[in-house]
Amino acid sequence: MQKTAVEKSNDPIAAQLAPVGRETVQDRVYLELRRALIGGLFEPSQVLTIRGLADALMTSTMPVREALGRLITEKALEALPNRSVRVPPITLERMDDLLRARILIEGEAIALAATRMSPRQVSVIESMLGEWDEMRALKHKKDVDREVTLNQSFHFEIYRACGSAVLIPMIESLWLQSGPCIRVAIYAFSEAGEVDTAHFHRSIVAALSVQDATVAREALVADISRPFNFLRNKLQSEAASKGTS
Amino acid sequence: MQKTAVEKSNDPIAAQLAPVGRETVQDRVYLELRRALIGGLFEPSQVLTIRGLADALMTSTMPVREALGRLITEKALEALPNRSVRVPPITLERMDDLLRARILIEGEAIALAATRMSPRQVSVIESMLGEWDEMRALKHKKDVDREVTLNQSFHFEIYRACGSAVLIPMIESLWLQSGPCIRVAIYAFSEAGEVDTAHFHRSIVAALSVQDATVAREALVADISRPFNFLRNKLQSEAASKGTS
DNA sequence: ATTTTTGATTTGTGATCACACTTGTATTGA
DNA sequence: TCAATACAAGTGTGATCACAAATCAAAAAT
Repeated sequence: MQKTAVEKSNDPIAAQLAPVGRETVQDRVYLELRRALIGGLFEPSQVLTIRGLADALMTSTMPVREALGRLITEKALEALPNRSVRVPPITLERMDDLLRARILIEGEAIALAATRMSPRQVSVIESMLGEWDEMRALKHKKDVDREVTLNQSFHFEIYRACGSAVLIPMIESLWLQSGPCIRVAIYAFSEAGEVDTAHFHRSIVAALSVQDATVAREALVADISRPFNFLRNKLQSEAASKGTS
Repeated sequence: MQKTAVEKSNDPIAAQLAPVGRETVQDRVYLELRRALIGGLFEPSQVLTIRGLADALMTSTMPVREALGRLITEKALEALPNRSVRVPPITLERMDDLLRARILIEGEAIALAATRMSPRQVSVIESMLGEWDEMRALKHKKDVDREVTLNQSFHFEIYRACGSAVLIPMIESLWLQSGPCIRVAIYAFSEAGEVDTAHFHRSIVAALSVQDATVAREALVADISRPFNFLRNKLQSEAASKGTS
């Protein structure tokens, strides 16, 4: 990035790309890894090396190690006693643990949001439903990435309306932790002829538009429980078939 | 730390102090800062510099910057646009936000713990009450540090029994964030002739010993709300008197 | 006297190096 | 043939340096 002092003057293009936004390399790496984690691009139990990521992200090891450290403290990654770091493996206990925490905290967030959202804000959320239908219309190629991204935008647009600077980062941390599980579940959905996700989102919007916190919470719980329950069944049946073989 | 290769052989003392525990300097710095934050040793709005902390902790800047990055992601510290980092200032909104989150999550944790704790575990908690009384007996010098530490041990001994690897780190993060507020409140308590904290803890233990999750949750809420309410009143009266002057 | 400008100091960020430790493989021994 | 040892490649950690940006102080101009 910063090799010589000369670059400063002879690199107007880079200056144009980042004219005022003081984005550090460390933050870029952190956000990149975060996105990959939430999207489930890394598979559970996969080990990550500092130098490997540094090469892949075209920087030195320095920003990567700081980003990894931050992700470890949010439990998005796991530090092994060997000092190597991996994405945490999926276990049934951990899944239930994560789901319970998400129901608790995201449920509270949407209940708060339901009482605080203006009709203007609700309409913004509602318009995102249309995007979802669009995507489902041309579903020949199952665009899992876009599905994950859209789902994330939908939920966090709501959570942001709860107005809690404490709850939102916690929810982000929970999504970070459950990202790998979710991706596995969504793949399984696609194979198993998936239920209409938009239906659940419509129920949420309906509850929000009449400011019904209780119903909104219930609808949200149903929505976020779905992939977990699906994955739990899948893992249990796999374990059962393995036990009999 | 690691100057020459010779140190390895000619430093048996250090080897004895850390015979097998592979403690890195980074972790030491992180835990040190964490302890200071929860204990409220830094005052709100105080800015921290990497080199300053590195000198104080007798290491290079490297472990400090990583520790600071980790604390920033848990919202225990705040990154200013200047790239300097400070402990977040206290505002009424933030206090209410923190208290609500703590009631939600710690309440859930103790409710879980109430149903899962063995009588053995309850007796361990109960014995900590005795320590508390001891300390209060010889209270000529108000040992705020010990008070904070003891309170922390009491609560986390309970939370650990909830058995959730997801909730506990979140609670730690919340304590980290509310640490500075609490310290201010405890000082105020000492000045204002403090209420008996042990009384609240006894109520909690009583509820736990009969495995009553609801009562335990209520008792806990009363306990953790106290310093927040006290501090809120203090800040509001200060603001009022400033408005009239 | 107030404002502006300039220069020096401080501070965060990224890169690189040195070292300890782990891991995996090949070589040597029985 | 198999086990144990030794060697080599790889990896995380800490220290140090270079640089840019911010901060602060003093000097200059209005």
